[in-house]
Amino acid sequence: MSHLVTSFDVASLAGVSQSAVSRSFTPGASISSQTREKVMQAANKLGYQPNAHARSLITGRSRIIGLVVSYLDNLFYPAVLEQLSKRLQLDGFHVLLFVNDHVNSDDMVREILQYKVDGIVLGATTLSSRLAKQCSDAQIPVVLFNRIMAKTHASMGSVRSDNRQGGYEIAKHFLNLKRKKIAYIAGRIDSSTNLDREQGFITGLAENGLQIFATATGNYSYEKATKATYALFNKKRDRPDAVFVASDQMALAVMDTLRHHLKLKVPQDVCVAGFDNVPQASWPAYQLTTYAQPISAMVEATVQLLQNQLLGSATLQDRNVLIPGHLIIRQSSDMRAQLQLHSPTITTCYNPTQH
Amino acid sequence: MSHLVTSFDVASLAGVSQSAVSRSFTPGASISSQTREKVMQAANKLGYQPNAHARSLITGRSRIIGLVVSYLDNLFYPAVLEQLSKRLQLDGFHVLLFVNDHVNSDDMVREILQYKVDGIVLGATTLSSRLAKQCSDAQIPVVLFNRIMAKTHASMGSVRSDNRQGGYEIAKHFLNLKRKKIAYIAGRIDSSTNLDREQGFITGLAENGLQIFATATGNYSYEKATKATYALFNKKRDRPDAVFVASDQMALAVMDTLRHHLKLKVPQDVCVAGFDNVPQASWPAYQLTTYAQPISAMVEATVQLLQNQLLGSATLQDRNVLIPGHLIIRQSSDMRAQLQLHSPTITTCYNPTQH
DNA sequence: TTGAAAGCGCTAACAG
DNA sequence: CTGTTAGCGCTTTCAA
Repeated sequence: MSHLVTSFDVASLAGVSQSAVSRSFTPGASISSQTREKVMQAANKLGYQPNAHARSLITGRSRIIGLVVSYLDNLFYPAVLEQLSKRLQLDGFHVLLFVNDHVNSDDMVREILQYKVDGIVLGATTLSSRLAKQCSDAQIPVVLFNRIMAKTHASMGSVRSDNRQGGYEIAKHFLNLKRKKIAYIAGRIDSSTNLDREQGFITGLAENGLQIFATATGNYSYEKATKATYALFNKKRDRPDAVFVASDQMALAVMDTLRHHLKLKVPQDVCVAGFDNVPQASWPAYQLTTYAQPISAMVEATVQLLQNQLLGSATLQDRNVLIPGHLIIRQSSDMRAQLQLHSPTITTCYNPTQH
Repeated sequence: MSHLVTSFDVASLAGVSQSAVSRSFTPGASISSQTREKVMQAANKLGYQPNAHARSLITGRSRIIGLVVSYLDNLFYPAVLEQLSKRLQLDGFHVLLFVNDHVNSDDMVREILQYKVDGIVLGATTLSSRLAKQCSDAQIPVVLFNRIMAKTHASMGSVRSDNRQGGYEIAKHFLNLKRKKIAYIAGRIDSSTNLDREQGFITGLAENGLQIFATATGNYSYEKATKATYALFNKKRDRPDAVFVASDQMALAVMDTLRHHLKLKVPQDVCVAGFDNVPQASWPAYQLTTYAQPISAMVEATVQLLQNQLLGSATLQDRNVLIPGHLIIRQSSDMRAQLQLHSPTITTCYNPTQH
């Protein structure tokens, strides 16, 4: 194993000091272009790249953001991951990934803390409040992505789409379609996203004197949603005529089960609506009505929040960001909706009379 | 901003030396349980966690693995990412994510090098040979995940499933079904996975005196695959009666287009087969015949390869691992196949068949 | 088993 | 603009 190339080596070869090398690699540092040129030539010759860890020791910044997720099969989160990582790279930050299996969570937090990350994004996971607090206590900015917590702590913010509004609009949409027996399939019942979506949905129905006709829990998983669908629809009487499913991932399972196992027609027998607007929702096999979460806006807000907190310039009001989404009506609820070619995150063509 | 807690602080509070603190946090270091106890108490009181960057400076190991991907919408890679990250965490490594947009690749490589990662996994990306070589030259173990390179360099290995065999078995499967006009929809035409799958497919057909009837390119994307399907099937005569699609992601697009836009029946009019066995392939809406890539075996091999190269104990023969996959026959090609409930990616046991 | 001391590779403060 | 110096937080000899 050959000696690792250091700034000392480069300095020697270039005939300058280590400081000159350091400055050459620091944008905006005061250094003459000739010196820099000499340094860069030597650096290239030796294949030198500054050591980010050594740098972080001095600067107190690692330029690493810890991202905690617990699963990536939900179709929505891979897109978030990709966009967040790309966006952070633009600012010279990088994502260190932590997959939370909910069993070694304590170890995981310990490891995050060891890497002295400049910030933490908690997405698609339910890290306990205790652990989230631990991170927050360590002076690290924490952003809850698409979830909120009962007790928010110092240096903790949240970004989410307007889940209540989404549930509300879908309720109104079903009512426009004259549906009366309207069911709800929940995600993780204790998650804030689920609660908000359900609350908005209930509110929308209540404004027209309706209540949720039946409920089941799908836990944000395809398999569980399949079972939930059986529970709600595998009978002749008192079958719902519309169902709002708390995520697209589950809604696809619902459509599959209704059509292929229970031989029901969507939307004629049952209207289905989901939440997220994952790419699959617009595929011809599904054409799923859904409330779109604007990923890039959410990512942007996340990055802003992290950077504000790094600079300590976030007021308390700014700490909880709510991004508006929008309803996309497709054929899983309304036959009149145009069959669309696959067009990710484009707004609806067909816009019915809203409530 | 409060002072960052260091081993010095802990040492002071515990009334021991910094070395003692260090040893307390080093498994297997020679330290008495009483001293350790004192240290741990002080550490807990102060919320101390050792600084991984400072440690890496001494040990020369960052315990970070760089993972380079260019997109995560291909359904197969999120699963890889999740499993790889989980597996590495088991050994105390972590994944630093780099999303390659193919425009700032040079900067990206520079950044990878700055983090002094202990290894690099190149998955779902086509980092140029030049850049891959640059990483390899920096003495960093590189594993090509699901791709190979014309010229392999020192400290570079590869892991892939048996793409040729997969193509071969799908050809044989179509021939069993008495199909004669057999088409191929390619992924990225310059990718090694695509070439291998195509080669195996051609070989299988050739053994029965057949050639590929028609070809189009889908570039591993849903949209391009849709267009490719039109190109091959949007006509009355000389329409293929079977099509092998180089990835499931594209195959789902093909099925959607055949059924919903071209009004053709799958499998009666056209048999479809894909590659990967993503979760969606087993969903009732598709029931896609496919060649399963055993993700966990591939991940395990990747980790082994990285660690072997870290220890410098890899012989040249071990450097290129080929993992066998297996054909899964579903209703997109054969009506007689049983309708399956969704069964997520089952993997074969790890069997390091080398060549 | 323990502590003192040296130094990993780098940047920042200070002179010049 | 440039070099010298100190030290970031840690591990690792080396003595004791």
